[in-house]
Order: sequence, then C-alpha cells, then structure tokens
Amino acid sequence: MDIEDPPIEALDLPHPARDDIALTQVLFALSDPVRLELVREIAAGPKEMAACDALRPDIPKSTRSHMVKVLREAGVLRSEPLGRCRLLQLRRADLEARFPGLLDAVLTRS
Amino acid sequence: MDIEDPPIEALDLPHPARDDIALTQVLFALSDPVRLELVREIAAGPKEMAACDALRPDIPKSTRSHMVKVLREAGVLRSEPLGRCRLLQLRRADLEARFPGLLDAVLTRS
DNA sequence: CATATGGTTCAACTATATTCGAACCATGGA
DNA sequence: TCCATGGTTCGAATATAGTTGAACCATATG
Repeated sequence: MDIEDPPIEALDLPHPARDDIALTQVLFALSDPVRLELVREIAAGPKEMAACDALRPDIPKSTRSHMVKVLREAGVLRSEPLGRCRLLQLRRADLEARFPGLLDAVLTRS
Repeated sequence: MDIEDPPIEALDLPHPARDDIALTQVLFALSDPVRLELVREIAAGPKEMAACDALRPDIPKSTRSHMVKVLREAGVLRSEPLGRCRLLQLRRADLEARFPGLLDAVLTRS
C-alpha cells in the first residue's frame, strides 16, 4: 500500500486579507439584490453552496459561481472546500473590525 | 427619528421619497470612490456644487453633474437650487430612518 | 478504475455604467 | 436686455459588469 500524498489545495481560491478589504468593493458587492439576498442567507449561518442551489434553482451554476466570486473577492465571504462542496461563510469578524456597524446596518431588515 | 429633514418642495430635479430609497441603490451609489469622496465632503456640511469644483478641478462638469445625479436618484443627496448655484446636502435623517447606522458605518474613516 | 457530483473557468455575448464635449437652460447682475 | 456663470442634458464612444453553456477539475463513492 502506497502512502497517499497530502491533499492538494488546488481549489484554494484567493481571499483578501482583512486589511486589504476595501469599502467601495464591499459596497459594490452588496449593491446587487441577488448577491445581497445570498449574503443574508449566509448571515443566518454557514451554508454549503449546494444549499443555495435549492433556494434559487433558476440561476445557472456558472452565474452563481460568479456571484460568489464577486463577494469573495470583495472580502464579504469566505469560500472553503468541504469535501466535494464549498462552505460559504460570512466574514463577520473581519468586516466588523474593518467597518464597524456596516454589516448590521446592511443586514437589518426593514 | 425625531430629526426631520426639511421637506422637498417643488424642485426641478426629482428626489426619491424617504420610503422609496432602496438599499441596493444607495450601496451602489456609494460604491464608487469618487462619489464616496464627494459624499464625505458633503457630510461635513452642505456644499455648493461649485465648491466641489475646486476640490477636483480635473473632473469635467458634465461628469460631476452625472455623479451628483446618481447620488441624488439613490436618495443619498438633496440638490436644491440656490441662486445660480446648487446646494448639495446629505439626506442624513432620511437615510438614518431608513437604514439606521449605515451612514455612520460608511462615513467613518478607517 | 469509472462515474456522479459540486463547482470553477473559459469565451462570447448582452447589458449597463462611465466619460466628456457640445449644446442648452436658468439665474443674477450690469 | 445682454452677458457671464453654474449646472443640466444629449449623444456617442468607451469601459465595465452580468449571463450562460460548455469544457474542465477535484473529490467521494461504488
């Protein structure tokens, strides 16, 4: 029996460091209604991307992947491999540290 | 909510009513660095548009007019005729009533 | 291994936003 | 009334963003 190589982190997608999160980019990422809805869902708790499929089955996976990319690159979400899935998490602490109160203001439903 | 903005009278340019201010539109309007800078300037106190000319003389007036339009239509600013000028004011009370804490979070420099 | 699953990336297209000169409009003052 | 000033609007070019199928990639499972 060969010893297996450690897992390749091939699908480790880039996330901005906390201090590199830019306000205008965050605002832009949240300025799309569908992306904002996605963020609200994830704010309720970490979600597998596949779970978001069920919520909006009308959106093709390539489109959804692009939406998540915009949010990830803005520093709003973290997207980590989890088995065959991806776990989406809101970067609450980072956003709160960088822009105190912003997330609450945006996520509060009125 | 005790603080009331002065009523919007028959201005020649349309402003959304408080309840019609949409979060995503506000976020979008603020997501441009130059527009955000303009908002920060106006947040310090009402400004004549001409005064903004001095701050960024590189920007043509048609471009600046368009920037103000985006902010006005989003409900971020009020733009009132004042003699031959226009007075730009942040719609603080309306924004605070609609999205509490948002403005503070966005305008706080970090 | 083969295959199904979950997701990314590519490429091409459509759609929306931005830019800015020029024309235009309104006001205040001489 | 004429003119200068401050600003809007138009129009056309450019730039950026969104959408999507198809191809591709990694992993889990049989």
